[in-house]
Amino acid sequence: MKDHYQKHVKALLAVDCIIFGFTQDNLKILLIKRDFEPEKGKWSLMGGFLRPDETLDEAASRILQKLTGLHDIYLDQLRSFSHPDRDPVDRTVSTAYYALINVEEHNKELTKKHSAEWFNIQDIPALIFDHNEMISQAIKRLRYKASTEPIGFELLPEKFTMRQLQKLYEAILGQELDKRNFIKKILSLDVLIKLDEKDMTSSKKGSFLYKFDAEKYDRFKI
Amino acid sequence: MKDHYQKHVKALLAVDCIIFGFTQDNLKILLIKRDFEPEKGKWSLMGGFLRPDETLDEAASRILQKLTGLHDIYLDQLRSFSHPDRDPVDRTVSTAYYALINVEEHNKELTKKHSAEWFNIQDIPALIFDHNEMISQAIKRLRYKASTEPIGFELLPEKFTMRQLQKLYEAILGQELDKRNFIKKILSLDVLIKLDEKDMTSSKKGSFLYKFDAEKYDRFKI
DNA sequence: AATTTAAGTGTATTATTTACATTTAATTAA
DNA sequence: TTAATTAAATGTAAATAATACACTTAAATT
Repeated sequence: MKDHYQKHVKALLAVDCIIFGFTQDNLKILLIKRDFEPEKGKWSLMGGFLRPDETLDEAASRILQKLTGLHDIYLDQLRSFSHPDRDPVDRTVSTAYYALINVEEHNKELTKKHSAEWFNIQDIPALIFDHNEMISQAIKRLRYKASTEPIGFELLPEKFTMRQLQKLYEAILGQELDKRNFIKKILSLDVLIKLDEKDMTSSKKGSFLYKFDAEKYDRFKI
Repeated sequence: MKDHYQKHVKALLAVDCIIFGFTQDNLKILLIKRDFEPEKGKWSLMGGFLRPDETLDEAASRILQKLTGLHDIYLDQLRSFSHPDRDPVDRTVSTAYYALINVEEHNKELTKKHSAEWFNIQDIPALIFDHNEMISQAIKRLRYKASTEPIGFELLPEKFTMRQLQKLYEAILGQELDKRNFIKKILSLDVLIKLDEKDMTSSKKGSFLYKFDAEKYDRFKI
């Protein structure tokens, strides 16, 4: 009987995206300056509302694309946040997603249009609602992920040096790693292809570039 | 401006609970026979709708208590399921939680009242909506959890034998384990207290009972 | 006293992780 | 042209963790 349903409240369904990027040896998150009430002018995660004909995954994907121009991006559902008062305007349950993007590839005009900026994860400002909590959980999740499977394919440019990869891991894990042990470990995973090319920007000697072997990388996906 | 909100659809917010228990060396899930439409008479997870004044966590807790009489139970949010057509009556987003309970402690009259029954995880029947998918993801998550932190405090009776603990791990991981290696490993985690008492029901010699050291166990919580 | 049953126990091997310092290739400056 | 500079590249020993594997023991039953 429909009654069983109708006595229950409905709520707005939102999606918020924690967009991770990696530049200048730092793990960063893309935040926007809100251009609408409530909390207009404050920093927040990029978000939006669920549409009648889409899943939450699709909504997250759409919202990510709206801000970055990117599609087919790594996106993972973090969890749903549901405190009755989290949004002062109306009861809204928000499902947080985290995305890993290659900073070089995103559409900078789009992010500029949304007044978006990259923040080091150590320097996240006070955000609206429960967005700081969302970020904190996303970082935790990313750390966990990095310790159990290879990561970086999504965050690094196509070709990268060992040093870049190590710096990425150090930024995610929040700790320094031994260079020799790191290389030994990452090579043992057998997901990298060493190229004949060198990156000459970082040293006189130059350092070899690597790329990920997509098939071998995917074996690790849980 | 409120407009930014009002043009968006609202949906019903549901919670579904994957309730794990362990009896007769088997990992089981508690399912109910639905006593209301749609899909009345079919097996399903225990669920309910979010109330205006509670969080999803609280709703899951309330729903779990309604069925089992238990409170202060281990509950973890799995993820939200949002396919537009997942519930034929009305757009409903459901957030799945999994719970670990001690089967001996739940209120059997309550479960009987809800026509609830325990099913081995190998023998889950066809369920309504996307509930089979929820279970499949919950088992995956439980396996992952079991491989990274001690588990069992919530699923076993207060006092248990090494054999029971091993059988629990075998049921969760879906594979047999070597007795000596298992004991070595679990003792090295330093979360067990060996009691002077023996369980005499399983053998002539009897086997020592253990209990968990709650404080040491909690160190492993992520 | 012999048999039965599950509990309880140890060691050797292999794999993984950790700690740690020097050499090399190329450019720049003297 | 030689020396100095810079980051890249490389290996080994020790410690820890994971795996494979089989016999002895305690108590009850026959």
